[in-house]
Amino acid sequence: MANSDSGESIIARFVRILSAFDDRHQTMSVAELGRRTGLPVTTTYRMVNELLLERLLEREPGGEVHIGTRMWELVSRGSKMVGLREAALPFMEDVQSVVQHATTLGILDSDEVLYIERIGTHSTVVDISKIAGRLPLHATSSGLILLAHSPAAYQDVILARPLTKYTDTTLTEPAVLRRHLADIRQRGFAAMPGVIVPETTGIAVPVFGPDNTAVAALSVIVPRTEEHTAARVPVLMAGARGVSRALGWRGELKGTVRQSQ
Amino acid sequence: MANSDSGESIIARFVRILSAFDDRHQTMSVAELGRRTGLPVTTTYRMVNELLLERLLEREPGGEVHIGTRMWELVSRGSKMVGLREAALPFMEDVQSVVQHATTLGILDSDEVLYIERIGTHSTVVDISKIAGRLPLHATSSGLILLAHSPAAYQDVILARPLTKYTDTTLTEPAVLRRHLADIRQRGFAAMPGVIVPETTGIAVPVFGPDNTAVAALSVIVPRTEEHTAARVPVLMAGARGVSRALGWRGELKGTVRQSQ
DNA sequence: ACGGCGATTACCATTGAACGGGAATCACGA
DNA sequence: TCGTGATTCCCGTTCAATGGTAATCGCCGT
Repeated sequence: MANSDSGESIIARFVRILSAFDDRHQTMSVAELGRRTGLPVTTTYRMVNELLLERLLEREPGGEVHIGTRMWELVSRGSKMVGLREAALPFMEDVQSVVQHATTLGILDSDEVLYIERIGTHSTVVDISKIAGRLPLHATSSGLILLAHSPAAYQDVILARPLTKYTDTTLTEPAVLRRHLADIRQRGFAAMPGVIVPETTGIAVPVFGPDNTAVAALSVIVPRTEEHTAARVPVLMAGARGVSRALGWRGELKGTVRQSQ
Repeated sequence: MANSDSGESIIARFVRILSAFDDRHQTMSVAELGRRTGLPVTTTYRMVNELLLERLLEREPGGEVHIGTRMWELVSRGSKMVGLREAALPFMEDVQSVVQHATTLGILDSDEVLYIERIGTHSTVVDISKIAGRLPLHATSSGLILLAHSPAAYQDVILARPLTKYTDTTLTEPAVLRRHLADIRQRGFAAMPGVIVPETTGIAVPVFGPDNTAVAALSVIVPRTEEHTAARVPVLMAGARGVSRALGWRGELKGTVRQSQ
């Protein structure tokens, strides 16, 4: 695909470069970037310069580089994420104002939950969901909601894999999980106490798109000591219906998750 | 830079492809993408396939493509925008809840205002700011705030350019603008009635970063019939100070805009 | 001032990935 | 059935990309 010894395409290398940046390393020297990506020095510098030309990367006064404004702009303008986020945000705020704990919006991507948005306090509760962060399907309430509304064939694939047991309440038995999924699908919500972090409980409900598939999961993360699940589910559901309607949803029947890869 | 007849690098073509997607065209067939980018057919298909491999683009059931989740994820995770947005959002909500009109957060980028975030009703007021949208510096309250806190040399550059007169209240005279900028800088806010759309007034205040430079502008857009500028400025200022502090700002002195490019 | 070390830039011969025209194939509606 | 457009396949040409080596810059400690 490319001229490189390793047989990588430029695009692949570009992804490697982008991947080198995360919330912990949003800016770094080109040399460090080279080390993190494992690319040859010269190649790193050449590519960085090309990317700087297009403003996909930007150079700081000190010489360090970070992901460019242009990059964010192009992606935000053309991506469907922003639309989903914008549709959901007002309702998330409503939910958040009532529940008073972290509220998140997640989608199913590459067999994981990808969190699109999250609002609410950062510190009151131990919670590891962050924007653009990923968590496994079987160990989060959002993941279980998304899985529950997925085609059976897809569920089978996921359940057939080795499932990490994060805490002693994490479900890893395919048969048990399958029963849970049926439950979740029928009741319309997933409440999972401490499946990934012992101290917290996640409660999630599905958000539907126009084609009646579950496109996202709306969830709240509350301390396990004050779950009040029964009281909180209706709030979440109302919010999720609001989001669904904002997305053009009209129906009533339960649907299946739209797969993205 | 590349092997193409046009002498374009792959990166440049990649940008062309990304640019082909916007809020009006978030998904399209590969053929249409080829037409919009002006790239040769074969090249378009080859590149699209490469991008699909890396999940920078995604293919829909119908065969159309759109910007991939991976793309959004990589950028959101590594970009500083998200941090700024997250810091600002709670305060923007406070402002919005009081003002009850569109509230926006914009930064200075490439001699324009780039809107990072906006919340509030979509329909009550004619307003053209949208997330990842751009507007000129001299014709928006946010732009004037950012400009007012920029180095004099930069102001000169901008004011020396031909400035479009959108409405009859749009200021285009360098001398007049310069006086306004001084005013704005001193008072700490910019209130511009109908400079770009006759029916609305924008009110903006600066957000400062740790180094005491103005990193963003917080603004509200209200119908011109109910400005209440005097009453609204304090709310905005309180919000902006909150954001500034969340960003690590401590100082009190007025600073200058941090340039990006 | 000097010396050492890492970051950055400059140079350059090699080569295979990228290129794109053209034709075949597929998809779908008339 | 035909026609139009989207998509894939094929393939010879070529120069952009590659990455090693070496020079240069910049900073810190002595």
